[in-house]
Amino acid sequence: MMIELDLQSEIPIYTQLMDQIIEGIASGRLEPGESLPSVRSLASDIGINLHTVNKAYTLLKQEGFIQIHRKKGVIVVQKEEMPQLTEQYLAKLSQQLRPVIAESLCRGLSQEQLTEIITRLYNDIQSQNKE
Amino acid sequence: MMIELDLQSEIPIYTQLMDQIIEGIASGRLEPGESLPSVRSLASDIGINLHTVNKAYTLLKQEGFIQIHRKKGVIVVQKEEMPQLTEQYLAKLSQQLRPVIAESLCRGLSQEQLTEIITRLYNDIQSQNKE
DNA sequence: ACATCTGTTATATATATAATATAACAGATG
DNA sequence: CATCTGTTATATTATATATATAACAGATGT
Repeated sequence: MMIELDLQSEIPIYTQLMDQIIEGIASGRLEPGESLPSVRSLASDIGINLHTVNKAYTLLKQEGFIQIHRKKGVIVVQKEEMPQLTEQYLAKLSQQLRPVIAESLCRGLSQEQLTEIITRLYNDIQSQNKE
Repeated sequence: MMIELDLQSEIPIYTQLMDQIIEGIASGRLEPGESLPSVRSLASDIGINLHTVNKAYTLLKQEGFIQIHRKKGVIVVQKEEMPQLTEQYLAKLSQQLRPVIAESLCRGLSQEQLTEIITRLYNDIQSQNKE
């Protein structure tokens, strides 16, 4: 999978990495059971340190999106093992969205406009092709 | 306005302050033209440093939500002066929402469920009473 | 067997951010 | 004229980010 980083962004590299892998899974570009590159090869490919990749992988493992086996290496979890819609997650989701929505409200974005943006993003992510 | 901070949160205090003031404006608890406490009194009230409040105020001023006059002090901008729906802001909004939506998609949240959550938050924020 | 690749762990360093502390300045207030 | 205001400067502490180098133990391929 193609990884694009902005090294000048205020968003940490390991966060950008996590975001892109999660979006890869969401879009289907990364399928359940699919292998991810080793920490060393991915770090080398995109020109960053091994530990930065390792941090992203470790957090993705903690959140349940990937598994790391001695034998199989780093793989995307199976569909049945994918993180679920827990109460805890829904609370986190609302907490993440709240300030974003508040600002858009201040700027006069209507509920319909906001819903349209969300819908467009949802479909954009879902309909991405491979590569 | 009541300010509630979580000093143990990984979200910086100045960010929590900004978020709460913006949500105050979005809800109408803070009206255009209304005064905000001085950096020293607010810092003293909530038990944090003056510079932390000052950082939040300075950033809110830069983004256009408040004004700081020698005479009037710190006030919420008038409705006509409120930050607008610029292309730049809409791009930032999509960038903020994208990874959040991607994760919810991985966890099996439907577009309808997501829209419902957004709508609930939008209305929650809008319908908050004073105090 | 042996070299190689794997995730993992440990240390160290440099840089940036966050938060606090203390001090001072200049404009405005009463 | 004392007091409060935002603002600026400087310093310190703690934490987060990213890198660098090294080592360990399990697994792989020849």
